[in-house]
Order: sequence, then structure tokens, then C-alpha cells
Amino acid sequence: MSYDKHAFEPFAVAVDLAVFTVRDGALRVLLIRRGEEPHAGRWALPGGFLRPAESAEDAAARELAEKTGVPPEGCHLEQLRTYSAPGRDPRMRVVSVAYTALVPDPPEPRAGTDAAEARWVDWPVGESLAFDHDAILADAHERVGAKLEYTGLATAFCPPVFTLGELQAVYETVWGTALDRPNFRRKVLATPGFVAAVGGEPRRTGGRGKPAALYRAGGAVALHPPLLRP
Amino acid sequence: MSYDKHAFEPFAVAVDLAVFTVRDGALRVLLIRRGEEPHAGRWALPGGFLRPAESAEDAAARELAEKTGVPPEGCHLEQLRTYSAPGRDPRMRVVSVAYTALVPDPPEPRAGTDAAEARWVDWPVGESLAFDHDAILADAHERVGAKLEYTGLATAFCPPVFTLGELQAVYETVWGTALDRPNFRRKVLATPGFVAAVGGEPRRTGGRGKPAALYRAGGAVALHPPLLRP
DNA sequence: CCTTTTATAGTCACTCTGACCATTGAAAGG
DNA sequence: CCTTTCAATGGTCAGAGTGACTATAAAAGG
Repeated sequence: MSYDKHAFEPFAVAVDLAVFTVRDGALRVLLIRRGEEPHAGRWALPGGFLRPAESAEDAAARELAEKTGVPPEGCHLEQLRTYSAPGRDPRMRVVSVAYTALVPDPPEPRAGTDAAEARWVDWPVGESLAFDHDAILADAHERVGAKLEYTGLATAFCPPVFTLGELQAVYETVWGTALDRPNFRRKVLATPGFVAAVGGEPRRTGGRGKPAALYRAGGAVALHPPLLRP
Repeated sequence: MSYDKHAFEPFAVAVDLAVFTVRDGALRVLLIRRGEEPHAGRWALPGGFLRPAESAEDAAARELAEKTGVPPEGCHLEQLRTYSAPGRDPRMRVVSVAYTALVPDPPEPRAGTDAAEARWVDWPVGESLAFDHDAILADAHERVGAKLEYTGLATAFCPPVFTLGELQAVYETVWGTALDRPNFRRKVLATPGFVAAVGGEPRRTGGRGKPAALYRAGGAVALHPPLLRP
């Protein structure tokens, strides 16, 4: 870096969170309704400013815990990209580091001091969001869909123990396409490290149909071969 | 975002550039030798602070043009990620948005006012870089290697018109592995939009061996099917 | 008991891939 | 001039992976 002999301007640095979950076969995103100007009354992504001794990762984890009540260990949190257009906030110059989070079982969100309301909203969101949050959310969704292909990320949407049907529902919900069940099963089980069978062969019953075998995340970060979209 | 009712600290915001090129079968990265403290005399990534009315993308394009003399249209420039650890700069709190750039034919770099020296250095760099630039550079290299698999990015390393041998050399150089020439050819030509044959069937002669047919970038951003690493 | 529903097993044709071998066309060297 | 060398190009072949599809198993609900 070349700070020397160059002036620099101070900026406000914030984090914005695109928090996704899958519930009842629908993809949902956590939004807050803004209580103050600008954009009062409109939906926006949760977020907040960095504190003096805090990295953007720390701030994102803190905001996630504050807004959802989910501990940072229980969910996937990943930097998306940084948005820095000069006019993106009408009040002042704000550079925002956006994060994508995936949570398995969504508790009811908490409205913070700054938000009139916090809620899980079905994707795609009907109305347009505050600031440039439409673009951030679209980028986040695209990233999640792409990462399902070549990483084991889909298990982050699932509880610790899940069935292959639940895992398939994650793919179908995020991608918005139906998948062939036997073929999905074959690919997942043929990919080393994607899922691991739960010992003792317990099965989930209670619903309709034949009881399903249970699996947990296999710990693999990259899928070989990848599970490509149709 | 939830600025309201929260204090916020001012930060300095900078961009750092990981500029790669392929020359003589070697992957090279553009580095500057720092002229001032901290880390005076050590290699670092080129970069600089955002100006008041400038986005990070604008600042990265400006720095790239200043340091390399390459016009922004002629090369690939893409945001990598943002580094914001509190102690990453000993002088003050600096949040840096890192960019990866790929340039085809490297002109001699210009030493800026802040750099004692600017040079193309072979990858991997022997000595450790200033600040957290080792981590940034490693992340950039990993990203470039991954993007070669599923995007047509490799053509960004090549001149406007190139041979399949040159394209293959890009893959081999970035990945550090040898590829089978007939198979590489088959896959590239079978991937729609990756490359387009130059009309009139001209061929490049002058070197050893049979003259090679010429191609230009096909304009495809995503490769279907992808060209996976061995 | 019979139907519905979901999980699981298996088949088959087609494509893609990696590992090869063969040929072509130019330059280099005697 | 002829031979060698070298890279580009064309082709083969077996095995893995995939999509489409059929069949069976095990539960719930009437």
C-alpha cells in the first residue's frame, strides 16, 4: 500500500448481512424494516458499523448474533464483497462489507434498537429494498446458488442430523428447480466427505412414506465431483 | 444498515492490487518496494487510498493504470475481498479492499512517487511481503486458479489473438501442472463460446513445429462444461 | 386390505474424460 | 537436399459420470 505522501479521507465502514434460511420448502431472508430516515419504513438488510477494535468478520458475527440469536458457531458466515459507490448512502460516505450467512433453524428474529421490525421474508422479496441492498441481496443469492454446486455448503441450511430428502429440498429451494431423487441420492453418496451416515442406522419416521436414513455433514469443503445445476 | 443511534469510527479505506501476468512460461505478480516506513525496503502490493468521490472499483482501475500503464479496458479487474483486521497497519486503522487484475502483455512498470521500485516478480515470491499482503496474494492466486476452471478468464492473460498452445500455457503456469495437449484442445473447442477461430484460417509460424491456428476470446463468461484441474 | 407417499435400489444409453498413438507441417542441422 | 526435431492436430478406446426411467420397500391413512 502507498499511503505515504497521499492524503486520505475518512470513511464510515459498515457490514451488511444477507442471512438465508430454508423453511417449509421456501427460501427466506432476514430483513429489518427501517425505523428512521433515510428510507424509513422500507425493508433493508441487517447490519451496522464497525467498532474501533473490531474486524469486519467480528462485526458481522456480532450483528448476526444480535439480530438472530444464533451463535456464530452454529451457522455459516462468509464475506460476500464490498460496496463502495460514493452515493450509496445519502447522508455520508459509507463503505459496506457485505456478508452472507446461512442458518439452519431460524428462531424468531429480534428487532434491534434501530429497527422497527425484523422478519424472515420469502425470496424473492416483492418490494425493493433500501440503499443498494437489492443488489447486495441478488449477489448473495447468486453466490449461494453457485457455492451449492462445488462445496458442501448445503448442509449449513440443515440441522445437525438430516435426511437426504431434506438436503435435496435445500438444493431445489435455492436453485428453484426440481431434481431427480434417485440421481441426487447417487451423487451425494458418491461424493466423498459430503455426508456421513449416522451410526446405528436410526431412521426418521412420523411423516408419510418410508422412513429415511439420517446423515450428518461430512466435513468436506469442496465437492469432487461437483453437483452441477441442470 | 443500522447507523442510527450508533456511534461510528472513521477509517482509512484503501485498495490493494494483486496484478498477475504470464510471461515466458512463468506466473508473475507486480510488486513495489516500499520506500518509507513501515516496512521500508520490503516488497508490497501496489495500492492506495480511495479519493473522496471515488468507488473502490474506480480507485483500483486508477491505481492499475498508474502503476502499469495498462488502460483499464485491456485487462481483467475484479474485486477479491476486503481485509479489515485491526492491527494490519501499525500506523492507523486501514480497511483495504483487495482487487485481482490479469494483464496480457506486461509493459515495464512505473515506480510511483511512493515506491522506490516497481517490478514483475516470479510467483511464488521468495520473501515475505509487507503488512498482510502475503495472505492477500495467496488468496488472489487461489481465486485465479479456481476461476480458470469455470470461467473463460484464461483469455485475459493472452493477447487479443492467441494459439491454443499459449492458452494451455496459461493454465499450466497458473495451476503448476502439465496438461495433455490433445485433450486440452478437445475440451476448449467443445466448450461453446470459450474461443472463436480467427477468420481466413491464418496460422502462426516462425517458431518450431507445425504452425498453430489462431483464436480470439469467445466472450463466454462461464464455461459449460467446466475445465477442472487434474 | 388397499391406496398413497416417500425412500431406496437398479437399469440403460449417452456423454465426458484421461491415457494413449498417429500424422502433419514447419524449422534446424548436417 | 535430406533427415531430424518439434509442436499442432487428428483419432481411438476403456472407464467414469449422468439423465431418464423402472421397480421395490416401508410407513401412514382410509
